[in-house]
Amino acid sequence: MAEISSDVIRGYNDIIILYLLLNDPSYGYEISKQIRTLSEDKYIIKETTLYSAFTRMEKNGFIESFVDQDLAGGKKRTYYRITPAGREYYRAKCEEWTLTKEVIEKFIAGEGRAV
Amino acid sequence: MAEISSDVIRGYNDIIILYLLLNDPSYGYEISKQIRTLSEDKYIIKETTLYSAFTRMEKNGFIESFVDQDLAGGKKRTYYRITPAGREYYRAKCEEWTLTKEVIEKFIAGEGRAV
DNA sequence: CTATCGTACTACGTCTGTCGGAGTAAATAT
DNA sequence: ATATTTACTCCGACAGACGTAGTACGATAG
Repeated sequence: MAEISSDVIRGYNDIIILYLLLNDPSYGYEISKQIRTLSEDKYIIKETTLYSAFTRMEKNGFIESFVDQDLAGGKKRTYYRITPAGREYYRAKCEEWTLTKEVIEKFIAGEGRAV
Repeated sequence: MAEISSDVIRGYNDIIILYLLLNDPSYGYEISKQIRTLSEDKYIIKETTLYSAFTRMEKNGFIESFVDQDLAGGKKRTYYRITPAGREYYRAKCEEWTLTKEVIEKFIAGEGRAV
């Protein structure tokens, strides 16, 4: 199967993550599994990519973190919640996607176009 | 109008350029104008991005350059021609695009999906 | 009872493509 | 005479993704 390269997905990790936070807060490990599942194993985000995206987006005010201390064994887990600014950013990025898709497809070998 | 950000287009400049070389050799300035025209001013590639893409792709064997010395005033112009490897690369990238598009759209607010 | 697997991260350094800014230089338009 | 267009080149900076490694605990398998 063709692989999705990092340069191709670059710029979309943010909205992929935000999408999974739209309804409920979530945390790294779960989001990573959801991306894998929802993409039908076509995209497996790297841990470092995911966690550095969290840091960046929190810095930008698109998400907020809170820690659940009460897990069994004293373990803790960091949850992220989307902010209104994050929601707005997500919306803007979705629009940008539509535009970008249209542009790129003008340069893609489509049906009936010789390559 | 929404702007196409560099992170979003990243990874696609190569195929945009190769697309414009599929039928005939061309050169930087012309390709840059074609991208602008074909995208209806939605995407204006930066000169540095374009020329560094040429260098990279020639190094990778996807394009070959040759110089036209016979322009008026002794000016020269560097043309690029797509190689068979470049054509193959283009085809592969187009397939990757299709896959990537499908994946990303699972995380995009579509019709009837609340955001 | 030991080892591996799954969970849930963090840290650090590297790589690559894109970008900003500047510069060159001839041809053409005003 | 001057500005704009054509056609590049060089350099350094930046940001996002990646590779590698490490931590630490619980559950399950052998």
